[in-house]
Amino acid sequence: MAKKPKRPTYAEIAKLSGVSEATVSRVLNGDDKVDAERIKAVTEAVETLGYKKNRAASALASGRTGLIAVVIDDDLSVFQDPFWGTITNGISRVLMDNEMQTILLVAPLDKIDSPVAHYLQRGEVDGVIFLQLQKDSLIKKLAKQNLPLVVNGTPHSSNPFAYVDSDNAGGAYSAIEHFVKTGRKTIAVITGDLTNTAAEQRLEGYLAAVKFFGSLESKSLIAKGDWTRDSGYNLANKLMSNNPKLDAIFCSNDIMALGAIAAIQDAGKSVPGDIAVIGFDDSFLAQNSHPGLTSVRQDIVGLGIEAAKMILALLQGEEVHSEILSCELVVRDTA
Amino acid sequence: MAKKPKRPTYAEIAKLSGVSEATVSRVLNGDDKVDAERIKAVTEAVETLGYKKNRAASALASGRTGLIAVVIDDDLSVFQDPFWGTITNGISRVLMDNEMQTILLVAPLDKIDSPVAHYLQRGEVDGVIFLQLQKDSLIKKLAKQNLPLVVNGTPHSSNPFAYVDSDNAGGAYSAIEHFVKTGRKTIAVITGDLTNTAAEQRLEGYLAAVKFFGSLESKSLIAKGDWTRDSGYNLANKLMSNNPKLDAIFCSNDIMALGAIAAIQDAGKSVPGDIAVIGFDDSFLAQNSHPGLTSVRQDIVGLGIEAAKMILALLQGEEVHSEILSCELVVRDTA
DNA sequence: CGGTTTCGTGAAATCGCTTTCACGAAACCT
DNA sequence: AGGTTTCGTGAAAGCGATTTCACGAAACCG
Repeated sequence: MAKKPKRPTYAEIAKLSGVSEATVSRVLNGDDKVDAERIKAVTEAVETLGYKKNRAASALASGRTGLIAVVIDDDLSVFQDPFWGTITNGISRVLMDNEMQTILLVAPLDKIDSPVAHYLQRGEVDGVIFLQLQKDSLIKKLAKQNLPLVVNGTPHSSNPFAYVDSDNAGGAYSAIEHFVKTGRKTIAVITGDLTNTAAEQRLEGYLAAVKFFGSLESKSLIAKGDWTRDSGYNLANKLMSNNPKLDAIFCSNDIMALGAIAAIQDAGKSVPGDIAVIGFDDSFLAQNSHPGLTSVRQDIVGLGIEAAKMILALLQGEEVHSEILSCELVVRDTA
Repeated sequence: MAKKPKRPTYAEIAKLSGVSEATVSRVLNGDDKVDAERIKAVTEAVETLGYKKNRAASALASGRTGLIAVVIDDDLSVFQDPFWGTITNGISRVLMDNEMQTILLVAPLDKIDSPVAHYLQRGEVDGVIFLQLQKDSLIKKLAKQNLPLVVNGTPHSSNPFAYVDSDNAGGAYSAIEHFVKTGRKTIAVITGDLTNTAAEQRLEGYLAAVKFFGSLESKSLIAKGDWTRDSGYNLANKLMSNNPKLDAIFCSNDIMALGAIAAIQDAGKSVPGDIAVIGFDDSFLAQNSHPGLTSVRQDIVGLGIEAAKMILALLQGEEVHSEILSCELVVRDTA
């Protein structure tokens, strides 16, 4: 079951390079100031022996495991959402480049003392990246224990921890701007679930743009959806009947946009002829829909990369500040 | 940076339960036959102290890390494919229930001595699950080193390692069966990239069903696609022009099915009125398309669960046999 | 019933790396 | 120049489990 080939250890390196194991350790951890010659000797020995540190031994002695947990709350049926796979991918790469590994934790995190919560507090990982905002309680508790952590998505309240997020407001803004520049006058929005900060921010971006460009502002142009296709379909119908002149709908995600398009077509109107539609996420759905859905793209891998960099910085004891990544409008057929 | 609260160790348990550390270890690993009373004493002590094993120490001493690597070949732009996220989810749960953790490795695996390849051979993980069939060379090498490994997807050749897969042929068969039972006579297939065993098997299922049900068999009803929407679109057009009586198309994935539907509609025909369409995967795409795409669903989480169970069995030194999970036809609007 | 096996158990060595500690040499004072 | 600091270094003590080994007791043998 186990691997036979015995790997070299500090002992060999020390012997080969003529220094003590302590010095080997110093060199390999870039710690203290060691004599240049010895550094060279050790480095060469490491090279010729093809030495790689034994993680377990290192972890035991130092208390640093070289592992970062990526936590996904299973409650939200993230199952089929490619988002988390993509962001995890970004995280994993950065960590791997830094000789650290990504541990995946998929589990409901509602209770503050779930197995996962304990696991995280037990020091089995050096840091945590939450892919969704959890019950603040758990995160705060972990933060209090000085466990480096980064959250994906903007927290509701001002919190002591760093986060990464897309510029949701900016993305929404650019969608509206596109509508305006292509001559649309009556622009509606279908929001996501507004208890979610991303949904909130996308709505804010819409509002800001509508105000800035002097488009029609009206309560009847704001429909509160819940991310689902059905809500997109139903609300689009409602928007159309309440606003005869409606000629554009910004949807807070792609699925609702597809629902809206279906509603528009079912109502005998054309997209984008009569009503233009823009979604958000530039998901697989958008890329493979017919007609091609114009959508606001987030740099999801980028989010992962930034989150990982932040964790690494935290591990170095550096100060980190939250990152907001800009979005980009991908124009296809529907607007 | 590190965690202050000192965790209990064997020393405390030993003291509290009045046995030696060696015995504590035996109890905790369920190894030898230990006196019942002592087992009880140790168990209680563990309970009252809230003891959890220190992974690093355990790993160092035993050589078992408690980690299973899930390897995803980055080459195939798996990025946006929710499949791997879903299957990983299944894996992660089972492992977590068994006190093991999932390490995620996303990287190109073409070269046999990539960093990842070395990592795997270095004994930092107890086993590996490959989510795609890799260059056999690497896998074979690992298998030769007695590294427990499981592969997702049927290997091309007879190989010494176990795998999990969906019953692709069976799924395809049931799609054709549905066509036949709903009165379709001229049933075509658009295959995936046939260098892929899944694509191959789906085609086999089609062929078997067509033969069994006595449907029209013809070379002109078999179109070789490559999984992409465009190939679905183009090949559907070709199929229609070559087969005037065409009334059903089975597509080897959902994306091609959507392409095919678009082609059919663009040709002025209706789905499923004139031509019925069935896809494969029951992806997000199928669930949110309009009209709803009838599709063959794979139990992806189930694949992950089985893969994880197999790895655990291998770790126990048990013999394992490959698993084929059945598929289920999800009937929506297009057939 | 003496002698050999088995069995459960604890002492102690071990896994490979990190880190404290102390020491001599070099550098820095006044 | 004598005395105090700083510095780089190696010896050695952990880190917290696992595992080998040996030993006394119990079980088995003829």
